[in-house]
Amino acid sequence: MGKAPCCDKANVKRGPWSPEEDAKLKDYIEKHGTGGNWIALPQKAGLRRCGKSCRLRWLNYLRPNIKHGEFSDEEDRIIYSLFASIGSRWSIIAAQLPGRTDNDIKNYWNTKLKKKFMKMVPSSQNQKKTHQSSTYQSTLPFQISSPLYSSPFTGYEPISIPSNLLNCSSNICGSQEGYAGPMHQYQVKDSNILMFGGDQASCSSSDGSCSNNQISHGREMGQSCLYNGVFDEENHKLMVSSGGNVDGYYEKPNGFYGETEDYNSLEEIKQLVSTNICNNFNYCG
DNA sequence: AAGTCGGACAACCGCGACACG
DNA sequence: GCGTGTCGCGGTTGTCCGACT
Repeated sequence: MGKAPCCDKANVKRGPWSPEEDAKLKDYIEKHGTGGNWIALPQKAGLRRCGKSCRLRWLNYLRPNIKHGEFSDEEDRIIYSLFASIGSRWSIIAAQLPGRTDNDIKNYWNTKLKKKFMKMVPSSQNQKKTHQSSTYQSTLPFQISSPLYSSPFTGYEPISIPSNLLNCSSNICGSQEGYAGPMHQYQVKDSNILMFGGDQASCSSSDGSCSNNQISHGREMGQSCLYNGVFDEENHKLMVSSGGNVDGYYEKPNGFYGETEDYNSLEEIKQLVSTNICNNFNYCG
């Protein structure tokens, strides 16, 4: 017994959207909203489309403030950072990039950034194969640093941090399927980029109850269960992001904290990160 | 000019999570 | 507690189009 299809596939149009369909959908949603029911929407809007298709079209293309076109270096860096720490959680990554959709970022990663990244990672390490079972893991040139995947990804050099700071015990932070997730810090070999971060699974429960004070250099970031950062030693900039909580709620429109803070060295950042990991754990739970 | 290839992007599919009766 | 409907996400596929032969 399979699941009932979301719509009658024989009677819905598929394939590319015409300008007329776009106009109908946009017009309807602007006037009436989605009504919280995408399945019923196409009929009401006079469209012969599947509700899911309408939703996708709206979210990825018709919605106001959608940004199309080239990704900036800054956006690249944010994507690298977040991908390094949380993997292919495109919706979370998209939430950090105003105007970008998860589909956009996913496509951009698959077609461009992944290759760019491969060039950045030493070739000998590119050749290492991973045998982890995750579907997407096997398609990538490195292993994911997400705590869901226990080993650090290739091409990133773990920074030595006392083990008692690296392990977020489940009784403090909650866990997903009993997993106690570590924090991760990596320095990209032969580059000046330091990445660090945790996974929401590592420090949140399904009800999003975890409360962290983020690495913020004296700035309180409020509640969030995911934090990541990139330090660009060349430009002495630290970027810290809040990856949002389980509900997908983000405190700031751009979801970014501590952006462009000035720091003198990688060592300073390492110190800061270590210190704040400790503090975070004190606040956790 | 025609055919082929590959990149970019749009759209679809399947599944898990969630809400609600 | 269970079944059903819907949403949202991530992976995959399809299509278009420009570059190249």
